[in-house]
Amino acid sequence: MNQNSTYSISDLSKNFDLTARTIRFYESAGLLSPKRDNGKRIYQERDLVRLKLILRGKRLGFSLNEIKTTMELYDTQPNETAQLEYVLTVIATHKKELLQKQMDIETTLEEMEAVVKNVQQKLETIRGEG
Amino acid sequence: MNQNSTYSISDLSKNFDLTARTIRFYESAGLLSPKRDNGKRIYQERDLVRLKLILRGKRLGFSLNEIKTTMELYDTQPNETAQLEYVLTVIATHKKELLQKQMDIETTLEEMEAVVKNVQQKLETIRGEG
DNA sequence: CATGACGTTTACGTAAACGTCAACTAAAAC
DNA sequence: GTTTTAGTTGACGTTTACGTAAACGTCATG
Repeated sequence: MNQNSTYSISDLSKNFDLTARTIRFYESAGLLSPKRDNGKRIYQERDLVRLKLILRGKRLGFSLNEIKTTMELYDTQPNETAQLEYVLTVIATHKKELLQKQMDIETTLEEMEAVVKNVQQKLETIRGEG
Repeated sequence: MNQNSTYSISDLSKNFDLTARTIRFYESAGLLSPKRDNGKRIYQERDLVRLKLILRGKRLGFSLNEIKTTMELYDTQPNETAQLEYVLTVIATHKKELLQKQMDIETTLEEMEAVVKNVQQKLETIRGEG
């Protein structure tokens, strides 16, 4: 960690709670491409942004390959109409998936609430008896 | 498919768009336990409910082991105070995870919207020039 | 009774996402 | 000046979630 906002692999390891092995693996998978200083990896702000995107994608259950493809898609700035429209259709698909996940989460949260109420009632019953 | 609401493995395969192999695998992992008729698996309503839970869990990015543990936890009806309170703490943890996912999804949806606007502007520019 | 259609188990294969050494190098600290 | 410390590249191991045959049983139908 220094003033120029560049980071070593152990800096990232600590800040993102990942092993260095994992970070190198993400690089070998084409998800990161840090600069080098005498062989050593030097990470900059844009690498941090990418790493955050990777971790968010993982939390949402996407594979590294999906994350890579998506980042590339969102990153590239095509100039042809066909390509731009293709980007829009892919994003629309991703949006549907995310909306499905939102619904799944809400359903799950509701079911959890039902279980919680059930358990709490049982607890009260026990305490009433005791 | 018959009147008694029992289903064969191929019924499930069709209705849930899974291979029979996958359904058997879920059973071997302890996630399903259908009855048998002369060796053949017979699925009932409660099996369908479980299968829906499995698929929803998978869509949310949980492993089969996590799904199994969760289903067992929510299923069992412990009678001891300590156990009941334990259930509540685990559910609280799961709830936090889901709320995190909700936030991740909303952030991602917002970023997607930004990309969409960007792409749409590019398209308009191109069409204005053309 | 043979022939599908549908089912079974057993077993090996595979892709993804790392973990875990091993063997080496370069810079820093004592 | 050597010993830590931090980093590097293989290479092999592991777990998860199935796919893919192989070899066989059962049942309805012509």
